Amino acid sequence: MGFEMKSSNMKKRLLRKGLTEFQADVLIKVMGIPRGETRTYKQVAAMAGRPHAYRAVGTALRLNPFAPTIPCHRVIKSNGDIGNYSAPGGRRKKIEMLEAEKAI
DNA sequence: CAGGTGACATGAG
DNA sequence: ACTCATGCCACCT
Repeated sequence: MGFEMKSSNMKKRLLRKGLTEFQADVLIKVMGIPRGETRTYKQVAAMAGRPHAYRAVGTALRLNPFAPTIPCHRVIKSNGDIGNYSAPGGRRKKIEMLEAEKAI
């Protein structure tokens, strides 16, 4: 609840950046993934209220203007693979951060 | 409105 | 365990 107000502001910032409602919602949900934990693209889709839009979640994360502050690196594939990462450093950096957080 | 794209999921072989 | 094809969804052109 402490970050309810924060995420509300963040959503506005994201919308101002030109993201759609869906894309902003996805990133807001991702903000709530604790350090040391991961979620799958599918789980994030469900959290955003679109259980079947897991593919579009990847498209949304790709637009994350605040990586790694919004920890999109904590979103991985359902089969355990790391998945991709478009922020600077690429997939390699994603793996490093997850290991540093002991999420893997 | 049609066609294309992508940080996915899942089943078949 | 691995590759390939197909399905799916939001978005863009």
